[in-house]
Amino acid sequence: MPAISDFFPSDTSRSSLLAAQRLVAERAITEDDFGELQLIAGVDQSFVDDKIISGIVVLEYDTFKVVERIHSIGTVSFPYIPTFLSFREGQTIVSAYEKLKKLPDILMVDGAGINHPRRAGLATHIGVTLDVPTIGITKRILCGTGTEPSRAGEASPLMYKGRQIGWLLKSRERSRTIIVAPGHRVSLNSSLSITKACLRGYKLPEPARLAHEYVTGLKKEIPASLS
DNA sequence: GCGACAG
DNA sequence: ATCTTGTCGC
Repeated sequence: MPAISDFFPSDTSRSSLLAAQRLVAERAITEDDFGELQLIAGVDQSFVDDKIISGIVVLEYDTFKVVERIHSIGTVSFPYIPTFLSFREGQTIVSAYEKLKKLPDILMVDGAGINHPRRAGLATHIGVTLDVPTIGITKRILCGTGTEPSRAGEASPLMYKGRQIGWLLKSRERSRTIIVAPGHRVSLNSSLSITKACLRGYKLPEPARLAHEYVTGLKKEIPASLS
């Protein structure tokens, strides 16, 4: 059984980080493995100086009623490097998750899932570390190619090295396409159907939208809690 | 060697 | 992600 330090090594040399991602990718499951969807949560981060705020909003899958909001604040200790985002935002998400009283059946994370060069995007990294089902949502492609859907509600495969790694989804008219992909314990088909079921007329699915709104609003409360 | 590149 | 006003379009 890997320990959390295996997924988030203190040694941040490139080789060490690649080893951690290899471990994540090896353990990532892209088959459905979750119970009846009752609670779903959105996860997002915002920054204030050298502080990172990770927030989680839990809502009822059917009614979209928010049942819990929690957050955790950490200090930025790693730069943003494409394909290594997990090492910048991961630990704070784990800390926030550990505060939850209501455990969601699925976590919708703002980041890539298996649609990552080494199949170790943030959503997958978090999913494997906590061993919880996750879906990754991004606004831009990290890797892979696909045809842009033209109509709202339409989706097309995101391909990489000859295999599908996610979807390009036109969530709304006049909104840029968003990218959906399995993180952990969720199949390609389910990642799409669940995400579509969470659309409420906005570009982002409700869990992700509410999480973003939450952490953005928290920014103006953080400076006060420091002075 | 030259780009591309989640948040 | 973040810095930022007004402004164009539904």
